[in-house]
Amino acid sequence: MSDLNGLAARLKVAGYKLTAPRQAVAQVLEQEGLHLSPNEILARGRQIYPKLSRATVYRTLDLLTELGLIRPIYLHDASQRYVTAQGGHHHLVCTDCGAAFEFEQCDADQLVATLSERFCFEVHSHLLEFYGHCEICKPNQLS
Amino acid sequence: MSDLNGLAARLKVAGYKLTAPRQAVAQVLEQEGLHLSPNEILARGRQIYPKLSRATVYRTLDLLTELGLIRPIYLHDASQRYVTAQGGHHHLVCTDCGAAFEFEQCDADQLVATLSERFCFEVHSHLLEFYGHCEICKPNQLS
DNA sequence: CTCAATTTGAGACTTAATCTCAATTATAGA
DNA sequence: TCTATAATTGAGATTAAGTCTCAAATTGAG
Ligand SMILES: [Zn+2]
Ligand SMILES: [Zn+2]
Ligand SMILES: [Zn+2]
Ligand SMILES: [Zn+2]
Repeated sequence: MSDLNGLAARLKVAGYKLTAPRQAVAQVLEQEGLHLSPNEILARGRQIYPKLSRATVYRTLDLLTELGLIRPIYLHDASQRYVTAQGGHHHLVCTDCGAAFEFEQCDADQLVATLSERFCFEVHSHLLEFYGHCEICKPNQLS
Repeated sequence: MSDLNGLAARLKVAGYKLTAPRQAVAQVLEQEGLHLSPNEILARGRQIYPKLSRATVYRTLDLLTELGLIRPIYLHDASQRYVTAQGGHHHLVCTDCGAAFEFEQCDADQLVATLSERFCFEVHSHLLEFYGHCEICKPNQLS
């Protein structure tokens, strides 16, 4: 409840009011963490705070994204999805069937340092996606 | 017109019919190449082939994506955008104001080799995005 | 040419995301 | 504890992206 590293607490520290709807969204993100769409966050959030509205979900996601605490990813379907922003997130995405595989290995530290300096940019996290064809779809291709 | 490396030619090689609408879409992508949304492609394509329909734009983009010739990217706004798929595409994206900076440097070859083997995956291209705050937005942050 | 199979356009439709504004709520300060 | 004020919210309207349908048009093999 009083986890100072929690998303809700971080919102408060950043000067935003600590409201029940925001706490519900934060709790959902912390519990499930992975690849959540705004719709899923809304549904789960309403189990915690039934009056939660779609607009508030989007507003809270925007706030958390601006603070660098969560981050949108894209998995080849219609809606954005969010993950907690800790370091990197990495996928192999099949551009044919849409299958996505996660992997961990990625050494971006060097590049982060270089870019931060060159662009005066403060990097919170990154997304690395490789596009191509998976084992199943590979044989179906003509090219 | 008869560029065998052209997108339209590649469609034909892959066994699809070479139609005027597809040629229009291909031509737009080849001329402008960078960060085009389906809407923009539709508008420009209609300057070449006025009857071009939205559905055909999406259908052609899907075909070209499946063949690995173009690739969707995401720049923190509502719509997907497409780029020609040559190797990698790299951005620094400010999660506050949405500004995006391109950079070239990226050494993914090693990782591509490892992943291809491990997942039996055929990699065509990749997207590397770093999220954080740009020079202008950095001072505005409290956290 | 002819003709079967593919492809297309128009517009209906679905769904994601944004916007509006009156009502509610959090919090600083008395 | 009690206001007062500004921030935040929910409901639903609205906009916009993307998909689907099907009759008509087009391609390209034969
Ligand atoms: Zn696949
Ligand atoms: Zn993932
Ligand atoms: Zn910025
Ligand atoms: Zn770019």
